[in-house]
Amino acid sequence: MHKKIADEDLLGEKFLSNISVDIVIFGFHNRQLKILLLRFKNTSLYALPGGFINEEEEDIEEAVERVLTERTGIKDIYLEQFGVFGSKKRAFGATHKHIHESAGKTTELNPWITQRFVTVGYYALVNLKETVPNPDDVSDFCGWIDINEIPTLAFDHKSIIEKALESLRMMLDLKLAVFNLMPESFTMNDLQSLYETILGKKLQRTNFQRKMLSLGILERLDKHWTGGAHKAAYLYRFDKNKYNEMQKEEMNTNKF
Amino acid sequence: MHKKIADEDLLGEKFLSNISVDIVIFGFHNRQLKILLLRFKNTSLYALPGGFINEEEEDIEEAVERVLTERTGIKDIYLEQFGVFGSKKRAFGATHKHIHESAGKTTELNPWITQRFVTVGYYALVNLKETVPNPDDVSDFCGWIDINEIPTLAFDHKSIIEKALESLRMMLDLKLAVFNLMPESFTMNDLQSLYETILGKKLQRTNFQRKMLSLGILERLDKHWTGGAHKAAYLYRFDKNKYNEMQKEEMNTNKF
DNA sequence: CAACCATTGTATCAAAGTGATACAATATTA
DNA sequence: TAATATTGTATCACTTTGATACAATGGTTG
Repeated sequence: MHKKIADEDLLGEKFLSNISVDIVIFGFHNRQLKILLLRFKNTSLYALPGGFINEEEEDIEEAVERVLTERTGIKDIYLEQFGVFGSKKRAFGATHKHIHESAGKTTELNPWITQRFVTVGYYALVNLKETVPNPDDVSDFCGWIDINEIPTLAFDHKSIIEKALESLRMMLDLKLAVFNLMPESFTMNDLQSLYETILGKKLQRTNFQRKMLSLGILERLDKHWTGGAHKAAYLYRFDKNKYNEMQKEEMNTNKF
Repeated sequence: MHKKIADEDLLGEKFLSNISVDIVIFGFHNRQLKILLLRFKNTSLYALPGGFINEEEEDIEEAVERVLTERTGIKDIYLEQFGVFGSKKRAFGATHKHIHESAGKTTELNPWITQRFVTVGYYALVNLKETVPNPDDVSDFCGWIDINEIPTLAFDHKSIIEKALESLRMMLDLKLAVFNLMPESFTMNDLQSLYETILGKKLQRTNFQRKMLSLGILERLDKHWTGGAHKAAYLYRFDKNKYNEMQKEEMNTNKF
């Protein structure tokens, strides 16, 4: 909804009209599920990273990948399209004017931005530690915010985030995408706390462990010193090779 | 992608640019899963019902509902948004020109239609018997076609249908939307054949019956004369009241 | 350094769910 | 009236899931 544009006057010519993309970038750190948010300059108004689609050169997903790289510095990210938001009320001229002025811009606001936009929502699952958040030219902050401490958001981004979370929850047991959020190695407890925040409920420790191990995609590494006064937990690694083998077998068995 | 337009010259002014909707309308009859297709005048080219979004007056879903009613005559239909198709190749000027000319139009093709479109895919589940298919002004046929006998399709509608089917398959056990496809009363065997065509595989009769009955949302009616030389099957009705009660209970139990 | 403590890894039991098979009931046909 | 095809239900083995028990262990504390 606000990308770095070399020449603002080109807006209307370069990009598809009436269409934007917004990305809910999920990360996980300190047993907290977080998303990447921007804050508009000199305001307390936050928003999702987003942008527009180059009319000549970009598939939607390519535009999303571009925005992702611009905001986080990383590439090859797990992406999922989760919905389109197309209310007739999605024209935010007044808000854009406010953002434009707060950013101290002296040029006139390009009227192209005030039209009605249908936005395509994607969520991304990234290893938070590998990212270097980078604000755009109308924001003075770009960083990770706990999913339970989301501040006031511009536009309808609050409901977009809710839909993304719901979608992530649905996919949790269908795909194993969640491992994209984990660091290289982690304990069962780390993984369980991720599941718990996504699902919004507590899980039984022993049964969770049994289930994860039975997936057959975790490689057990060394023990891990927690520093706590108790037995040390094993570290695990997501084994992509085993996962790929499993996928192949599934393909074979599912045919009739 | 081709709706009845009072004045074609208004195209660019009335509707959102670069955005269309396409609808995969599913119906079930004679133990066959079917979708509603249009055929362009004087061609053997078929396409999904679709249209554009009125810039001032319509949410996306409202546009979809309008198109649905225009093509089938019915309202209050089960709808699900299943994806957005935004390849940079989605500009179909040549095809539209061909369609326009084949339809015998004397006016110039409105250049608005030749731009790149991002299309939002919805599927609808309808009781086929209640519909009255109705072609638009560039098509000479609008009717139900077996999912296994899909003819050559215009644009990228083939892959849109595939994605819709896949999405329907995924939702099958999560929601009970499938009953929107059934007539008022049906036998277990009818229902099973619907599940089988959607899933693309045979199911065990006895276990399917057990599972469906255990859902607690089927009301058993009278016996049914099949005309066959065997025991008559019961007729069942989808009991919307029981279903709603179940949903309510689920809401209560799911809270923490 | 030994008793203690909190957490981890694993085993086990009961309940629920699922796949496969058996069999009685019955509407029509021959 | 017997034969036949299909339907409705029961049952058994097997798997999955929820809940509980318990031994192992790394660090803490007296």
